[in-house]
Amino acid sequence: MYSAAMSTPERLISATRELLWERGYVGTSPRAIQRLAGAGQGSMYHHFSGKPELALAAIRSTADELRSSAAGVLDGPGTAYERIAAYLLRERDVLRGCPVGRLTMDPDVTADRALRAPVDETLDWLRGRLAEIVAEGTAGGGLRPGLDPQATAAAVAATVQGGYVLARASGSPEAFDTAVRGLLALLAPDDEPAPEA
Amino acid sequence: MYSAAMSTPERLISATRELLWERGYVGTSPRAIQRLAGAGQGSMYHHFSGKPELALAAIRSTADELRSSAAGVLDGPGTAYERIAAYLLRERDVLRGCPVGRLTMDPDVTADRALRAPVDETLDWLRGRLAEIVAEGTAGGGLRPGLDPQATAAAVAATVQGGYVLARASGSPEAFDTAVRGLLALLAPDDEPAPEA
DNA sequence: GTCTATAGTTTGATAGAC
DNA sequence: GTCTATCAAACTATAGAC
Repeated sequence: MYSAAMSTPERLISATRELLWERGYVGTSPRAIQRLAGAGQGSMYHHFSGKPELALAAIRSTADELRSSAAGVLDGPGTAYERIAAYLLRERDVLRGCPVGRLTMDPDVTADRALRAPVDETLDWLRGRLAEIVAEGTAGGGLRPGLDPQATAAAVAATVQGGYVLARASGSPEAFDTAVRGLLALLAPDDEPAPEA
Repeated sequence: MYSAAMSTPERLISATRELLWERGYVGTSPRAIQRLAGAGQGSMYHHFSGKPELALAAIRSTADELRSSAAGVLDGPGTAYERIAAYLLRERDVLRGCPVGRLTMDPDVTADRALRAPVDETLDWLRGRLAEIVAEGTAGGGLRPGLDPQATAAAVAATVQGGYVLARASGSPEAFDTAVRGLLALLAPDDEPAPEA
């Protein structure tokens, strides 16, 4: 249950975000949202037309936050390699998975253009931003030369998303870390060992 | 609805496999299973104690099949690079995602040791098998020298699982293919361009 | 082995009082 | 704006006839 400092709509959105992350769209019931938000049924249906509208607000909110957070790391200081490494190695709640990527497994989300849009846009933005950095890095930024920016960026984003899958399967974050380590080694040029990161 | 050539338990398991793949554990109801299998309620509960037991049988069946299928490619002819490429590039129904990896997003699956075990074992086997091939390949198998087998294998498996996520987000298989292309370029040695695959 | 009947719960939503 | 009452449908399962 959330702090009384938040407005009821805010609490409903936060609760929905949590539940969508953990249980997905199908697994998230209005009842559970109301319970977690500390709001009554009438209250929920007063502020939102129903589950889809509430889910849309929650997904947008989660997507915006993820994007800001990733941008913070990717826009930071350092060489291209260092910024990609910082992104790959940043603190994550690995076993919870990606709150945005997770939604792609939900048929009710992918089937609904409006619900899928924030998910698509976020991952698309991430790939684009990574591609820019790879493009910078192939000109002396600590990355292996000759890499295709788009393809390399997709591999980076995929490794993160897939790392979550491997980690959740085994019940341990280790597989995620191992995959990231493998990718970082592949990204570094031959002549120099992958920098400590 | 499945062919009458299959026994009722077989039809129930096939139907459950389909639905688990598409909708996950939470999104799969006994009712839907019965409908797809062309079996009555009494029939389902005669052969299986309930949804968990049926799901377990379905997950085991899917996991076994995936493992056999992957083994067929990974045990095939060719250099280490070629076999990994064959695995990454084999025909996939990309937008449907991985029927095993998908289950890791289901809290009811990860919370249940028995249900998670086949998922864990399958992805663990895959990583182990890929690591063996990487280990072979670093000794002249067309792979970039000096790679850590475990870490590289995890990156390969993660790229596939994450590629599904990217593809499903965008509604197109393209992102999967792009990520695979990026990874293959990273796996090849510097001096030779990635072989046509 | 398969069927229908039944049951208790939850889901997602609406109605109307306050 | 929030509450309680109510609803039709679906969920998961059991009982018992055939």
